[in-house]
Amino acid sequence: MAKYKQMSPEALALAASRFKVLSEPMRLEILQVLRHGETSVNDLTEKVASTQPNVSKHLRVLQDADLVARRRSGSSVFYRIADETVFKLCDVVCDSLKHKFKEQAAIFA
Amino acid sequence: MAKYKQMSPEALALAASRFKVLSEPMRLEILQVLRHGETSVNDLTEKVASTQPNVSKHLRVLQDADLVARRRSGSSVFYRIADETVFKLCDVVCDSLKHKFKEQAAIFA
DNA sequence: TGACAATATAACCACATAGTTATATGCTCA
DNA sequence: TGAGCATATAACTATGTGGTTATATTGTCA
Repeated sequence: MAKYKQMSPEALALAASRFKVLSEPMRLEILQVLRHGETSVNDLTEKVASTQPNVSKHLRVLQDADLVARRRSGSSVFYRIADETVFKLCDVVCDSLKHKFKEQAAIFA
Repeated sequence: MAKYKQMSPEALALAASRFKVLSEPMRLEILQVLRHGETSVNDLTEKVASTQPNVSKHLRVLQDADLVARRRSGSSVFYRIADETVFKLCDVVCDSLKHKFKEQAAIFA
C-alpha cells in the first residue's frame, strides 16, 4: 500500500481553516473583484451588491487569513490580493466540478 | 487592468460548498486515511479516533460531494477516494501556509 | 428465525457565523 | 473645531452544523 506524508493534527486544522475562509460565496466574489486590482471598501460594496458592514466583516476574515492586505489612502481603504494561490485553488475546484458534471451528463447521453 | 474570467454566482456557490466540505479537520483526516486505500467505517472510526456515528456523518458529507465512493462487502461498507483533486487542493494550501509562516519567521530572524 | 455485528439515521444540544442595524472611529476639508 | 464621508466594530437574530446518545437498518451466521 502506497505511503503518503501524513499531516499533523495542527496542520490539518490550519488547512481546514484556510478552506473555511474560502467556503463563503461572498468572500470568493470579493476575491474575484480584487483580482482585477486593489479596490476600496466602497467600490467593493457596490460591486458585490452587499452592505458595507458585511463587506468589511468578510474583508476582516480574508485579512486575518493573510489572503488580502490593506492600504489606507485618505479616508478610503484599499484592499488587494495578498496570496495568489487562492486562484489556483479555485481553478482546481472548478476543473473538478466541470469533470463531475460532465460525467453526470454523460449518464443521460 | 487585466481581465479574468468571472465565475457566475452559481459557480461561486458550488465552489464555496466544495471548500466547505474540506473545511473540517476531521474530514481532511478521513481523506488522508482513505488515501492509503479503501477503508471500512469501523477501521476509519478507530484511525481517526472518533465515534462511529460521527464518522458516518462526515462520510455522508464527503459522498454527497462525490469526493468518496462506497462499496458494500458483507456487513461492512468500504469507502474510497473518488476525486483525487482534493489532495492537489491540500498541497496548494500547505504550500501557501508554509510560505506564509516562513515569511513570518523571517521577520524575527 | 433469532442473535449479533456493522452501518446509517434521528433527535438533540452547543456553538459558530452570515447578515442586519446602530454606532464608533478616523480622515478630510472648510 | 465642526461637518461630513469612509470604514470598522458592536449587538443582535437566524440559521447551519459538529458531536453525542439512542435507535433503526442491513447483513451474517448459527
